Amino acid sequence: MPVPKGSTIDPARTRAAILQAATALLYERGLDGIGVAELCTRLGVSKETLYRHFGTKDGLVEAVLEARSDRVIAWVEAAVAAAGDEPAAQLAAVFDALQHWYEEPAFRGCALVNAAAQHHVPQVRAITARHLGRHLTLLTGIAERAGAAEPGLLGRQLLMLVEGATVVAAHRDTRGPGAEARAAALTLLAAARERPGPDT
Amino acid sequence: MPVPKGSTIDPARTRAAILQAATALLYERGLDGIGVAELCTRLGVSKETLYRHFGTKDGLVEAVLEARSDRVIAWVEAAVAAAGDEPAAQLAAVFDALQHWYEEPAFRGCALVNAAAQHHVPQVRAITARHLGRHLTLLTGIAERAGAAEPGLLGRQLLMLVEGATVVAAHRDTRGPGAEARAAALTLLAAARERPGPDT
DNA sequence: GCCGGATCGTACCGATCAGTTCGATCTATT
DNA sequence: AATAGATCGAACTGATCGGTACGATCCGGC
Repeated sequence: MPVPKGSTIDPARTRAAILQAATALLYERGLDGIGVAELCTRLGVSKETLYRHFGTKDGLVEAVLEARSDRVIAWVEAAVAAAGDEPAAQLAAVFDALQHWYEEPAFRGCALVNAAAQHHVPQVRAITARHLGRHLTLLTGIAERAGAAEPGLLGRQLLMLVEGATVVAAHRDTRGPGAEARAAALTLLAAARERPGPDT
Repeated sequence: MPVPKGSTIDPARTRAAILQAATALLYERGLDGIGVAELCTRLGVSKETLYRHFGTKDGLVEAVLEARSDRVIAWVEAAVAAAGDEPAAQLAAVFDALQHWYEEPAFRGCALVNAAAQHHVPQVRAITARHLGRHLTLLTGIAERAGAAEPGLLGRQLLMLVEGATVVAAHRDTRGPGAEARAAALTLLAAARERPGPDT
């Protein structure tokens, strides 16, 4: 967990190590649930180093959230890519991936949505909004390839299912939501296919 | 907004007035976004009074969230009751009510879900879980009356749509989610009706 | 008209927080 | 070996936080 100390002094590597370790701690404890001092001791890093790399605690938070958004989107894209060419299978793969996430012991809901609920700094809210936008693009792409009548609409509805399943998994039950949301998503997809768009 | 001062000294009334004013402020600023001192000045109440009624800040937070959950559930139940006997109309009414909520200027997402994302006190999380449970009971009731094949499953899927629409409305777009989630919900309801359960 | 409880306003306490500073130490480069 | 930059560890600052204490004030019941 702590930043490797004996290794080559490489600012970029130090920064990356801080980012990775801070991501887990801020997710587990909440953005305001852990102070910079404890954060540094748990990271094995001095305050001066942290502040030289990130300027302020908010700067660290923003960097953590940006990196997390990148990782999440790449992870979902990988799940889609591994599901073959069939759009329905790709959609199912998204929810199967979510279900695996829900069952991780450290699962605490969507870090981006949680952060926006805690922190009122507009930049944090902007990062969350952008994250949802990237997620929406991904889902809308599936809807388009599936020949949905209104892929934009279906994409937004699928996004609601994704976020709703995550909320329910975080606060009620971590076992069911993935599969149940997947079934709902496939139902919506099938219904949207039955009424093809004007140019299909 | 401030607690009426010239009126009869009535502890219960004072408590209720604090509760109502604190609900709005804690929702707007976040549970940790406003301190007890500012809270008291904005409420027009002394710290001693607040602490005599609620013991600790966490006590106030819990009371606020409990009261909010009660109000929200009663408000949704009223929307359902006003929609007549047809389950599909009742379901549509739920999302229409949500849409009105999303368009309120003060809308900031579900206060209960936000609170659970901020505060790590287990009691707060318990209140949120109970709130989602009450919401689920309500939606499952509609699913049962509609003759859904698996009303429990449909209820949970509808809950995901409700929470997902709220998240999307809070972070991306306050205009669309209500109607779009309603359309998705009605599609799911229709699909669940086409495959009636074994004893229907 | 007096008394008891509710309330107010303010001052105060200890803890914690984000952020700064500085001398000591470590490492890579030359 | 010497230099320069990265890092450490620890002390420090000023602000804010939740919570407490206390005298003054206000009100309803007797």
